[in-house]
Amino acid sequence: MPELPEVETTRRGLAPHAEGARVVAVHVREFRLRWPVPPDLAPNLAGQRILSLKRRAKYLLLVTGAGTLMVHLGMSGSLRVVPSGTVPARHDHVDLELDSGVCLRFNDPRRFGSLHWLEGAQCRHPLLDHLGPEPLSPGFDGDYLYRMARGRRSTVKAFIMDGAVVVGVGNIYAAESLFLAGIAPHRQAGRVSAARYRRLAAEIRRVLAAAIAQGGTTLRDFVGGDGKPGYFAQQLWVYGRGGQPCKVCGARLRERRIAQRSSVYCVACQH
DNA sequence: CCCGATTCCTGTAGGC
DNA sequence: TGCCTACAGGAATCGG
Repeated sequence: MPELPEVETTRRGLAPHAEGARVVAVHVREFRLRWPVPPDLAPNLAGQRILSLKRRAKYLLLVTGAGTLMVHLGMSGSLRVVPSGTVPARHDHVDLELDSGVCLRFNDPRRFGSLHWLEGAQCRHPLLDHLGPEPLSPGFDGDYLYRMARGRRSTVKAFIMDGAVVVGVGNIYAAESLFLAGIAPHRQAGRVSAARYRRLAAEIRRVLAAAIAQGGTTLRDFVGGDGKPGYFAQQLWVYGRGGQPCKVCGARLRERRIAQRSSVYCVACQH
């Protein structure tokens, strides 16, 4: 499922095809996504040149002279390059035909993804207004996490998955970074020390960077902009490994639900 | 403000 | 083999 590394992988794969190209046609076959596709998306976007392809949190931003197309991949979405004229398959909901002879194709079986049109030069949208810092930016560190956690009684796992605290950390990378930092996911956020938050911030950055370097994590269906899967899944320490032995100490990994999400951790390595 | 529960959706896996 | 159910999850929204 696309978290920050998968969205960044998609951005990097698409950028060489998208940046500088002109959108010659927009085909919307399914308007019912997480939010309805804007009815005037096609007339707004058609004819525009893509100036840059950016990312904020898990959103892709296709910046044009007239406005910006904002895309969220939800949990099963992908945006990839296919040759123009490729026959659409099931769940291929939106196509952007480019003048370079390729098509940017949005596919999303579960339709948790969304497309938004941001009018004009401003890259602002209500969904972007209350997002926390990028985890790979200088503004994100252990001291920041420690300050934000003051008085928080929810679990540290829910805390780092909260987009108002830090963006891009979903269930996979939350589980992995908490394991690497030696912190039990169910611990109260307000009861984690500053020193341990410094370790956690470092592990979040490290695991995200490593996953990006591997092209993201493909569990079932994630593919990047070039249609290829990511290879980070083979490096997962705990996610999806409930009941199996810890790769560090051999203890049986425990699985339980925390913040409505399945959470795997090592009772021996995480406290 | 903070937090937990609910909600959207479909493919897949497990049970019988 | 086939049907049924449970489960997966990003994140907005709502109720307490």
